[in-house]
Amino acid sequence: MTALEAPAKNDYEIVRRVIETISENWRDQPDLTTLASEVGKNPIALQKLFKRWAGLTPKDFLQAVTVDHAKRLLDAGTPLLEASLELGLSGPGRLHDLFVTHEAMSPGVYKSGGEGLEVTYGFHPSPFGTALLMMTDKGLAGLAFCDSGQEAEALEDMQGRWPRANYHRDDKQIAATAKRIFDPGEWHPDRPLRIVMIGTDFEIRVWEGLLSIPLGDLQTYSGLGERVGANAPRAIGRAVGRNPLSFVVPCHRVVGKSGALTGYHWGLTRKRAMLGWEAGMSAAT
DNA sequence: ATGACATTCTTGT
DNA sequence: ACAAGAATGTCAT
Repeated sequence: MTALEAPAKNDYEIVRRVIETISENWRDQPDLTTLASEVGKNPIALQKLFKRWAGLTPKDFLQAVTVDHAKRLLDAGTPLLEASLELGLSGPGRLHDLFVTHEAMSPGVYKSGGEGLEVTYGFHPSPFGTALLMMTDKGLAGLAFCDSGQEAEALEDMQGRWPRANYHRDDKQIAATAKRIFDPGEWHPDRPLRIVMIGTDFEIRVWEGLLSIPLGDLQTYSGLGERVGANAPRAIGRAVGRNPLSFVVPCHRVVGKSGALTGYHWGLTRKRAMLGWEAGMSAAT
């Protein structure tokens, strides 16, 4: 409850601005005092507020999104990468990732623009801004983020992916699913989240590859390419970018080979925020 | 067919 | 070290 419920609006805004500042100026490694004065708070208060939200202090957060840190993760190799998907990765002292069962929807449905698909959607607050969820009877099909006031655009963006589907809004029904996703306390191997991937064969292959990247870990575009048997980092990047299930399918865990963060459909700031948040979770063990 | 990509590897200074 | 250019696979026009 602590870190995951959307904090008071005011607080959230402050945290958001701090993260933004860190994201833009991480090369300068701004210290706590500097950050605090930018948002007009005293350093102690800011540190507490920030930690409550992100599970890390601003300084740790800064380190977590720095290229050096990313490089170290990449170099360390990732022996866990193989087993994580099928056998649940519950081990002593290990954090659970969010478990999902996925089902691929054939390119047929994709091609017809989602013809005949019934989609329930709704908005819900999340640690990364307002989340837009889209569900079908088979499971979650879409998850997007937006800042407040941008809801209409986010919705349009998502609807554009399956233009022929039928949409109707039901925030209440969405809320239950949203809570399960954003509260790690609700992540149980025996009660996985059902998701549906609607895309081309290649995209689905890539997205499945993404699912096997453990929490708190990173992968490169080329590494992901090897994993799914396509020697085309550029194509991978494209497919990753089209992932409609932000966060659940962890496209934010992919970075350039140098460790630098490259792009993100919903904004680089949000990508850093997610990585920082996850870094906080693996540190919390 | 062609061009646009959330990249990467190879060269030339 | 660093910048610029070619090389790649996939998808939409």
